[in-house]
Amino acid sequence: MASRPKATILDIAREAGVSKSTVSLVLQGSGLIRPETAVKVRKAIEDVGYVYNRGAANLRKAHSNVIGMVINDLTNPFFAELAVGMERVFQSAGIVPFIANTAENPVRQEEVLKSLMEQGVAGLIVSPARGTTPGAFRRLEMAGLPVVFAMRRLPESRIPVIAPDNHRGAFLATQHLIGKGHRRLAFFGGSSDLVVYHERLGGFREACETLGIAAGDRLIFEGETSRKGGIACMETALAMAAPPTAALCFNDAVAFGAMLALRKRGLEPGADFAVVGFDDVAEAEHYMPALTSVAVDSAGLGERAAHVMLKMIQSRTTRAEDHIGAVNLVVRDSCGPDLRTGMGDAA
Amino acid sequence: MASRPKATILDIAREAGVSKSTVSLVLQGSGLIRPETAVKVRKAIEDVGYVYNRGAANLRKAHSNVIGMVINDLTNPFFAELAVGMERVFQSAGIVPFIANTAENPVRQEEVLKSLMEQGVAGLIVSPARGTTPGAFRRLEMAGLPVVFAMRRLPESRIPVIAPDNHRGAFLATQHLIGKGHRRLAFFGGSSDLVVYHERLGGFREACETLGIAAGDRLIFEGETSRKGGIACMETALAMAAPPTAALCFNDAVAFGAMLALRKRGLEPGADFAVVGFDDVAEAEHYMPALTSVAVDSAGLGERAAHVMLKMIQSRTTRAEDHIGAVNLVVRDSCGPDLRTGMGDAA
DNA sequence: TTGATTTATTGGAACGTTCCATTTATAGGC
DNA sequence: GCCTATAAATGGAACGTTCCAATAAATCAA
Repeated sequence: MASRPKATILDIAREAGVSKSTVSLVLQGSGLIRPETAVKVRKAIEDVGYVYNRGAANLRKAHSNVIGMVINDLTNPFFAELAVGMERVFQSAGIVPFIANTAENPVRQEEVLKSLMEQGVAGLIVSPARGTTPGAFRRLEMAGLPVVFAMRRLPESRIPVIAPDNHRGAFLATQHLIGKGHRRLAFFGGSSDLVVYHERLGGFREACETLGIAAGDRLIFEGETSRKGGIACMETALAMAAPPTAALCFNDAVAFGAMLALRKRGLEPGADFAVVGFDDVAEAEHYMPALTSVAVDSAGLGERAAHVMLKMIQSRTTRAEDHIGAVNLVVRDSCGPDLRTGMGDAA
Repeated sequence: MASRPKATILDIAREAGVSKSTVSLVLQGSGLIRPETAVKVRKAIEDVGYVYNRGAANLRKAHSNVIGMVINDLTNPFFAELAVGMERVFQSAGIVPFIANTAENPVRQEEVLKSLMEQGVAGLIVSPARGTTPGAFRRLEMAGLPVVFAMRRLPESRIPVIAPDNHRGAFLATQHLIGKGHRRLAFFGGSSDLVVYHERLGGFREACETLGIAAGDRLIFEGETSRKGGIACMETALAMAAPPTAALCFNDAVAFGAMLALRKRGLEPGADFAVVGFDDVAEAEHYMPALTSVAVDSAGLGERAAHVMLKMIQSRTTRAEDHIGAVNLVVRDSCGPDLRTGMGDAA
């Protein structure tokens, strides 16, 4: 059954007793058509169960209305939020964004990018997978396709970037920790193949230097950017002879993991060890204890990225300015009371 | 700059000194081509920076290799997991799935479906938005497009469904609660425009009836399927003259909300009030207290849905059997100790 | 009435592929 | 050497649109 030969505008034309050109005009909502004719045509469209063939249309128009979003990890609510923000603005522009997940896999990313291009997308918003090679986007640039990076960037690339102010966020968080009286600080999670990592770590370092934390009292623990990674970091940190008393975590997932590891050791996050996260995912607010974290407004960044993309398409350019989004530290309970006036020195 | 006229297979043909047909054959990996010729052509492809135009190809082939996934809420990790499961199997079949989010909005869903169809997808996997009208998928059926529903279903529809055994899951959870000694039970969250809601509520009811809970001791609280909804449900429940002592929640988000509301009231989830969730998202395990929940293996269901879709496409049919996935109750700490032997009757 | 102007409609070429039917080249059998 | 069989490459028609240039119909000024 089913699968009868699909109806085309010629079928509609025959049904309505007009020419295919007229049908095409109606489809595009042209004002040149007499209203009664348009009505007649629209009825025929309905009757034959027509579905528009955008592929055929693009063959002539060379101007598709689909935009691809390539996301490195859809299961991370942080990136899902980003996608939702983008969708919001595309929707009101009558554009349907197609999302594809790369699962943090550069090979998969290559496939996805290729497929999207073949589909004839008008532009691409990408949060590149970790370990993406610098040349991965050369083909896109060659094709003159508008591309913007969101949240993440590549080491050296002329592609515009929409991202939060990672450096400042980390600086603020570290400053907060030091203000609480901590003198031996750790940075948990992330790895150096991510530009974001260097940015956040840079903010951490600068705050330490500026505020007089000795180099030997700044402990860096690389690790997975997940709960699991956070657990691992905390465990190795606590096993040290002179463990840190506070940690800035690469992201909230790591922070949750770190707090979990504390509990497992019988320590109370906040009181016995201060933890700060990054990203401020929805969960941070509801955790026990509520997580102090650097809020980055990912939906807002998504919207911004979408706007930039729209503008690039409209002005047929492949360049645009970077946009660094504001961040702010949301103080909750995971850093406990002030160490100097509070329950006295731990460690 | 950029945007020079895009290279076509004719440009490649000229560059390589062969005919367009030969290039086409090479592109399709035909064995009819002399290896040396193929090499020559492939070099030309590289040189001119060619990108395949799948739209043009589909015009003849009428057999695209893209599959659309329409998800009602991408920010819910539960659905994101589903998407990831599907992707896994499509990837190994050389198919790139495009994900689109409807944000639980039927109008948006209509647009998305339309756009995907116009794009010429080979099939659609859909988790329908709440409030979807029964006729929303008529057009797809008319077009003979393979469609499968995942996780959710529509009241009356012949479209195959891949979903967890909601009834049984709810039954098991309720049984667990009753086994713990609870005699006054609530069902929190969800609303009756969702088929899932009726399924889960049905399991709850059946368990209550079978195990001798009086009709007056089964309290139903409709509400949003979010943390917020859970908070609201718990608050109205606790305000009752004779409040329940345990609740089965529509999903984990509702359960988290319910526990939050308990804490706000100074009550301890588990000890003072038993809470069970549904879906068993990753977070459930790490929550304080760890949430007892009905695990549904969403990634597994995603894989199953993808397999069914692949089979439908291959056999050019629009029908397939439903598939009800196994569920199992994961007991953790949110139902506390046994009421009969434990801390005595609350409430 | 005639010609000019505006309003609606239309045919046909083009877009970049695929695929069938041919053609051309290469090899094999006698 | 010729005929046949096989291998490799090719031209042309189609696919479903858009859009330009052209036509047809209706309106208007004189």
